[in-house]
Amino acid sequence: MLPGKRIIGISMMNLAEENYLKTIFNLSGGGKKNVSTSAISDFMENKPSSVTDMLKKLSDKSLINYKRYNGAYLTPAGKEEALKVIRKHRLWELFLVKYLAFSWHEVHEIAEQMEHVKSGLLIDRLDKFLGYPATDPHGDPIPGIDGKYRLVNNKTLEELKEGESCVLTGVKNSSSEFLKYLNEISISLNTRIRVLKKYAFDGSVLVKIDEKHRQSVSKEVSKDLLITVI
Amino acid sequence: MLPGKRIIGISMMNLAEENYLKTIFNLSGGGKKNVSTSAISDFMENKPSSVTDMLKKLSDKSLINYKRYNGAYLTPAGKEEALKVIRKHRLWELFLVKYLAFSWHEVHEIAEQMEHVKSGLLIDRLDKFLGYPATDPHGDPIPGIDGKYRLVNNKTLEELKEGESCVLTGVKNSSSEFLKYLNEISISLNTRIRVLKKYAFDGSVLVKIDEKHRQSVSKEVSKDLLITVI
DNA sequence: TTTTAAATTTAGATAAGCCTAAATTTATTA
DNA sequence: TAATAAATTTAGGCTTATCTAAATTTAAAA
Repeated sequence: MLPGKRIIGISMMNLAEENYLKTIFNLSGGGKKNVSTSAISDFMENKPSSVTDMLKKLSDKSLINYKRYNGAYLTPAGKEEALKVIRKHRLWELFLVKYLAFSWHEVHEIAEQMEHVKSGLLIDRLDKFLGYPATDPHGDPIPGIDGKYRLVNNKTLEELKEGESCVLTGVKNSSSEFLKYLNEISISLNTRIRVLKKYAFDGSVLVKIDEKHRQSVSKEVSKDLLITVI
Repeated sequence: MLPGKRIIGISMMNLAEENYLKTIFNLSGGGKKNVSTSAISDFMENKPSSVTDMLKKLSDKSLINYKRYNGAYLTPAGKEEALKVIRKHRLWELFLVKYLAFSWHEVHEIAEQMEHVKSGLLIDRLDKFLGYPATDPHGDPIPGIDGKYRLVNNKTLEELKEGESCVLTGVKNSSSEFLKYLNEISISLNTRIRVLKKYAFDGSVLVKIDEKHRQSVSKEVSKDLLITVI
């Protein structure tokens, strides 16, 4: 009944740090580019001055390279940390969809909390339990123990020519609103999509979904749909 | 790829509060008795002055009844909160043992973190996924959505007479050390135990485990083994 | 019952992560 | 290039949950 170890609560001392690293990773497209203070501030919905404080802290810890007035990018150590958090986030998202009957637009907020649970063993066991999956419910690649992606999506629906067919393998935009829109037009992961017609005047595409429904999608939407040509 | 909602990190604003409520619940044996400042301080391994601060805060929120120099006990609202946290803790512990191959002595620390993830839907789905279990891996009862236990263990091995048999249904002490000791002497949940002899001079008990091994257990240990007579 | 010891509370300080307002640097435009 | 605008940083504060040290209250012992 009474647990012996007095492990009360999460250390959580670097919850904020983890969120900054993850944000920098995402905004820099995988740790490559420089990310500005205001980009981080906009994304995290906090003040630029708060961002500056944290950038200094992360820089002191050698997790980012930071030059005043010039943004930051991840060091190898910072990238490793970020990938660990992303790995946890995506594995938990998949667990929620696969075993707890959540829909792909509902899992982000919960995974955002679960990703901070500290236990390497836990996440490796979860990975095994899920069958070492390559992608999360949004088609985003899941980093392995080694931090390497098992699969990469790069082609979008926008790049397809008339007559070509593909399968949806991911989305670039995982917002709840966007995912719900896709639900409404019957598009989900592994859905087959055939390009019937492309309209030059607005870049929109007329597609056939699973050989059943016709649907027009805007250029903006087509750019956010990651696909594999078949 | 980029999640739309800017839900970065756990609110966690009442992580500390949750831990105090849980501690008060446990130390008061389910919210009944008064708990002293020093008892909380000892258990949480922090200073009495810190406890006093928090007791005032919880009292202001009507989660506990607190009288200066006189300890505290949970209000109905506080008890409800505590039970929610305990429910989450125990369900996650069971998940870890049942699906991720953890042993009963390894799950406390991880569940200590998972219990703070906020989502009523999540925990209810987990409950369903686990088959609405009555007890956790230590035999502790799991509160339902309504906060009511599905089962209560109250008899201990110490109360058994010579010749009687029982099944282990819980442990009063969930410390990693104690659980590892039980592993060593081949006692786990649902293990059958028969009392061969009781020694008056030290209160120790000679038992037969699963009709296979003989083992002597001290009075202290026998008091921490919750059982059902068969 | 008085004295001493133990428990508890108060007062004031600290660190993390955020904030506002002002100052500084960089970028843009005239 | 100089003036203006935008981005960024600095300086100083706030809140939460902790701490130490001192003061107070309760409990125990003489």
